[in-house]
Amino acid sequence: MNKQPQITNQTKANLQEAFWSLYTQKPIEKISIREITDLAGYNRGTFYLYYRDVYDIFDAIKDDLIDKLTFVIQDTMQHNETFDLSQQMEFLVTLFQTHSKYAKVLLGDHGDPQFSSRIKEIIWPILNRYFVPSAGHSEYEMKLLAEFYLSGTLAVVSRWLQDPQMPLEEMIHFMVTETVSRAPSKKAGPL
Amino acid sequence: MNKQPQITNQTKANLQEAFWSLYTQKPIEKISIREITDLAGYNRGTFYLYYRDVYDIFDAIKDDLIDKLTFVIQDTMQHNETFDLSQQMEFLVTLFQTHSKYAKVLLGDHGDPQFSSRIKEIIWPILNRYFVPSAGHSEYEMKLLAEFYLSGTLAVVSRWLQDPQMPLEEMIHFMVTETVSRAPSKKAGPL
DNA sequence: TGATAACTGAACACCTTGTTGAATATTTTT
DNA sequence: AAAAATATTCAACAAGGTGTTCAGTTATCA
Repeated sequence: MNKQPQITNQTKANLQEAFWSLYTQKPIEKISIREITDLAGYNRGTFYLYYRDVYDIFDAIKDDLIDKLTFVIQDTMQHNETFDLSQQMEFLVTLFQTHSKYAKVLLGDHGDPQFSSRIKEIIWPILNRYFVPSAGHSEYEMKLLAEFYLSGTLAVVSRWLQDPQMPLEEMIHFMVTETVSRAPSKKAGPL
Repeated sequence: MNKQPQITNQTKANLQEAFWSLYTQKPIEKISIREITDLAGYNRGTFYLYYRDVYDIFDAIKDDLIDKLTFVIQDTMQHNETFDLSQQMEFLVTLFQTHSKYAKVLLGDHGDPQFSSRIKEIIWPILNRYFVPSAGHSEYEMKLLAEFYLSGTLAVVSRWLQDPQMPLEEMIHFMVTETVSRAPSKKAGPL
């Protein structure tokens, strides 16, 4: 039915933009649709042409980010046959950096743990290639290990995004050598 | 003004109980005060005698947990002069276990990242005693390291709470030897 | 029994929600 | 330029939540 996708996409983008500007200021449950449409310069009814409710527009933003991340991961897993963890991390964090406007908030103190969970699931294959597969560890123990290193990594990246006091490469090098490379790994030393 | 603190405390507890039973079922923003008071068997007005709004009662529950945790930490830091990380962790996780009804949810996918942040702040002194203080690391790097190990640890504990497939002591031993003890530490080997 | 505290019940004005249907504006097609 | 399709507006709606008030009821305790 959408014969003018550019127009409706622009409208959606404007609404998302307005929503996000409010979301950075206050929790989602205090954001009304009237506020969003007023800020974006639309009629309240227009919102309902594209989204069900406030959570729908929030999900749209998150799904969009997840999609982009999934794409980058699949790409880096295919074309990068080496086990260079640092380089793969660099691709990832660069993407976060590109969308840091969203990532900063979603991964932060007022963010969404479910979003973090989804990110961890997506990133897991990369770390998993590096970890030793069930060598002496039960499946449950591997789950715990994964949880540890994924959460730790994501938390560091999140904090660095909030306050990047060192260059991207340096941060990644620091993290890999000081934390991840000390995990039970396929290779002994740092990568 | 409270001449019968037992009564009002019981009322507060009943309201909190009702709120929590709803909170485990749906997001906080869809919980109305009418629902809470109906479930607890009170008049809607009674709620406003004790809490400002739904977030106020939520905060009360969280603050209560934080207080208990803070107390345990201060206690374990004073009376336990040894650097036995495992034992201190055991005290902590036992407390989580006692209040697992709340901890499970608050630390989980539908939980509150701000609560996790507060927990990490409180736990930090314990890990900090074990970590090497700024030996070759800048203050910023120490922050990142802290973030990594705190988030990792909390995530593992959270996952174990959701699905405790091994005994408490075993989980802690596993985590300490496989993860935390590999961090830049004051002692070389596992504790 | 009488005083005090805890709780109820009803009403209030105000705001948000999601939905409608008809009107208008803007673009695309012919 | 006229016609057709699409995008957006506008006003109204019932339903329901919010936080507050105040007079009335019930329970507790001394």
